[in-house]
Amino acid sequence: MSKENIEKLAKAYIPKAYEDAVYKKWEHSGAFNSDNLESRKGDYCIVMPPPNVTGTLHMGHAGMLAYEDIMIRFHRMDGFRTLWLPGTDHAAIATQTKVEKIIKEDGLTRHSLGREEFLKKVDEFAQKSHDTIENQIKKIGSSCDWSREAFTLDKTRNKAVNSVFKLMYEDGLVYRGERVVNWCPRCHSTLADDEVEYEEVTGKLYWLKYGPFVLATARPETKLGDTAVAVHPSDKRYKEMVGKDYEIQGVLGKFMVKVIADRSVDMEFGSGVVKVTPAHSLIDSEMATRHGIPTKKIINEDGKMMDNCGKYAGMTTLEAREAIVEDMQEMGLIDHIEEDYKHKLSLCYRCDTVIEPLPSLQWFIDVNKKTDKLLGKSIKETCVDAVKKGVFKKEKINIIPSRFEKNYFHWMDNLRDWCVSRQIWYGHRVPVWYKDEEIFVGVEAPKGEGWVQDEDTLDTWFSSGMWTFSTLANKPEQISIKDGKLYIDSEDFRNFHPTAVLETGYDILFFWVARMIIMTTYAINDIPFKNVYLHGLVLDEKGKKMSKSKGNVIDPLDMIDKYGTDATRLSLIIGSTPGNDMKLSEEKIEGLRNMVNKLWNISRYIIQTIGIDKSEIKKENLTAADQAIIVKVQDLIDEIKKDLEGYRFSKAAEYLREFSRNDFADWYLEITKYDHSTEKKKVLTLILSDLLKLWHPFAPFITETIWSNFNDSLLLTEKWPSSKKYRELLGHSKEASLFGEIIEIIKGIRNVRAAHKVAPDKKIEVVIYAGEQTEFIRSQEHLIKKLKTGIEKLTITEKGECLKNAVPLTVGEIEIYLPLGSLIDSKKEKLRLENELEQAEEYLASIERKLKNQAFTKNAPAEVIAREEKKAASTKSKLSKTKALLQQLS
RNA sequence: GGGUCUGUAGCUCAGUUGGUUAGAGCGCCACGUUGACAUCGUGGAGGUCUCCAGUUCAAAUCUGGACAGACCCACCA
Repeated sequence: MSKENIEKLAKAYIPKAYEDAVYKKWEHSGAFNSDNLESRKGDYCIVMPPPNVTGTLHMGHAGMLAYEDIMIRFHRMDGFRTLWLPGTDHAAIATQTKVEKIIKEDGLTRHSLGREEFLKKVDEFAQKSHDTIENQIKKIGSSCDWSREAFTLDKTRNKAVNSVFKLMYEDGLVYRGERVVNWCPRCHSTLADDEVEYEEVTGKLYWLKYGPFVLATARPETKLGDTAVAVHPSDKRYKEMVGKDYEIQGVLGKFMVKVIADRSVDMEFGSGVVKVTPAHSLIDSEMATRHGIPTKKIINEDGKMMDNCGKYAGMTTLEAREAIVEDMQEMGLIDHIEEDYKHKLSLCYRCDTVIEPLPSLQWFIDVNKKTDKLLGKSIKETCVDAVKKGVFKKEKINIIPSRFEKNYFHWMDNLRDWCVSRQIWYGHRVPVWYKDEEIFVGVEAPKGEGWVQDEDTLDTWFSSGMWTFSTLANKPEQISIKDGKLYIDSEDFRNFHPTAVLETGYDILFFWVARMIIMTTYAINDIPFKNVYLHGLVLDEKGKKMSKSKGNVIDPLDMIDKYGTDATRLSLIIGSTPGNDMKLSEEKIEGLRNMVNKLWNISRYIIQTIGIDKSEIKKENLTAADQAIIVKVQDLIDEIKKDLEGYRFSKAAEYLREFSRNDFADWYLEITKYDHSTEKKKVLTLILSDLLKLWHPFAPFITETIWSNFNDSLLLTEKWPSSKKYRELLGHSKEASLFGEIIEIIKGIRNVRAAHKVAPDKKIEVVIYAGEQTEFIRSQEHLIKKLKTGIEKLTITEKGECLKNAVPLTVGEIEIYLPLGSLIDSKKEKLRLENELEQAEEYLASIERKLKNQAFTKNAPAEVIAREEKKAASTKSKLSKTKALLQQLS
């Protein structure tokens, strides 16, 4: 240990002084790269959920990275060849929208720029955003393999996307059709069903005079597109009218509608009659298909009334609504208007614009068609099986927490054909080319003249659905189609797929996790991952979502700057359970900074005050305290491993905190100041080393920094501690278990001193009757005297008389007296004893009631009964002692 | 309308398959310069585990119901 190193250990840990250098050291070591790791226990891979290249990372990302880094670091140390594959997501609509906003400031639009120029701008933006994100990921300490970084829109991923699209087309799973879709007039694009959000609003409900009917509608302007009227088949009121045609007076003249009977009509709502506008309502469109009703489109892609709407043409739907209602009122076509009608508006999840359902020619994935590729099953069925019982000879995908499996099944069961084409420019272009009546679907553009590629791009989830396997291809050439299947010819793919865990937020279970299962089972007949670990949302301290507009955002980089990465990471792990949201406050991070600093000082004490000694521990020289701490470490190692393997990260970190502060610092370290063990240097070196290893996945920076002070190696690649080593060193130790009583005795004495307000510098006398353990307790006399008990004279004998004017204490069978004499407040002491007596009596009574209960003694397991009997016995002896003491007092 | 989750100390949460006189962190109160640490230490107060009923020898834990809150899905024209 050089002097230089000692000087490095400042009084408090300053994260900023070390973090960046430590990360560089890790990177240069090559240990993030799986090529440099051995596969002693197997391969372990996590592909990082790619952050959107729209901006910067938030606390949610920081938490995600912390979880994944913990899993990766633990498995790396535990002997797995680990690969954590980083990447970013092009996030089609989100990114395009953002760039459109930016260029708008210069008075530009994407149309004024043209496709090519606009995409250049988006790429520039994406690149800049990507660099920021990469830096942030590093700041958080993520031990991912940057040499394999992927982007959802790069060449390799494009090859995968085009190939899978082609395969699906050939299998008839992808088709083009004119269907009513969710249309965002602002984004000018379709949206998938689950990209639509709902907001409750209070509007008006218009009751229209509609031929022979009166019916209610919230959207009178759609009357221009009505082609039918529907009633419920069992509605007696309208039975006679079903199947007949009626002439309806409209604002633009008369038109005919047919009356149809359909089960989807709610008899309770309104008058039980609903006007059918097949072009602008999903439900209506389905009804129209069932009954062969024609479709009349009246609203265009800008959300405006079309030319076939007479004088209303060119108005927005809202303007048209007002105008039409006014006209209808004049014509006497409105029965009445309900003012307080609560209903939900469909909004675009990206820009909150009201969705306009309209018919559009789009590409869809058929989720119900059975296909040979999936052994005669449909996408839907396969994806349900993958989580229910396993597919393709793989075990079922395990979702943590398991309750989300129910949500998954429910979503899958109700899944409709997935619209995958988007009318935006940024994204994977639909790999379809047209020439007159011909259509070509392929990985590359067809040869020959006159082919024009489809203008649309693919839903961003189409490409991110392939993320686990597309990222394991290192270059486009490794992806090919053979025998109607997708082949990935790479070492990484063979080694690491299916991946071990997908760690992500529960909020994208449907958006992403389900899509990955869809794409992977179809494309490569495999599951994408064996486990799914779902974390919750990071909320502010009041439980509200963090958002810029609310001003309640806690920025991870600010916190890292202020309190260090380790503290920030811990704040996101501790107190968080899978699938549940967590509240975060700056105070919490500050508290964990204190914990991290404690670890620093523990190490500082051992390294510079005690000194490092890596030589072998001689068992025969171990003191009772040494043995006790060794047993504790042994249990700690077992517990941490069990918790990490069981995804109980918070529990593991809490266990570590508890051990480090309480068992190790407050007790053992204090003990070493007075316990003259010849082995203490060695024991402390061993425990510190293993403690740093156990902490490392959670707090990588500080542990590596401390480690470098007494080791030449990198902690990052050290072997995970084994409890076996401790077990072999110690074997069964009676002294270790007895040592707990020494701690109890010391605590008891401190407690009495505090209760009787004995001044801290006042020395006292203590008498202990230790019975069978006299010899052992005597051997620990020095500790009892020194550890903040302020004892001047300590007498330890086997037994003796009840002392007068003394405060009594019991620890198991051991009796302790503190003859404090005049320091004792006898009134208070009497009260305390009476209280104790009462409690003990109640307690004993409850145990005896139990023991007398035959049903209990008959049914309860023997060990439970034995425990109760033991409790009864010790309470009895305590009772009699307390009674004796009380008598003495009075 | 269908579903999921949550309700334990002032606050944030643990409590694995039913058997602990119910735990931690923060906060609070009292005290403290004892070989690293005031970003610290010692001690303490504080809970009828939301309520009701049931199963059981035994319930914070299992079942049913009520109340309160969060979220997801569907969607009514």
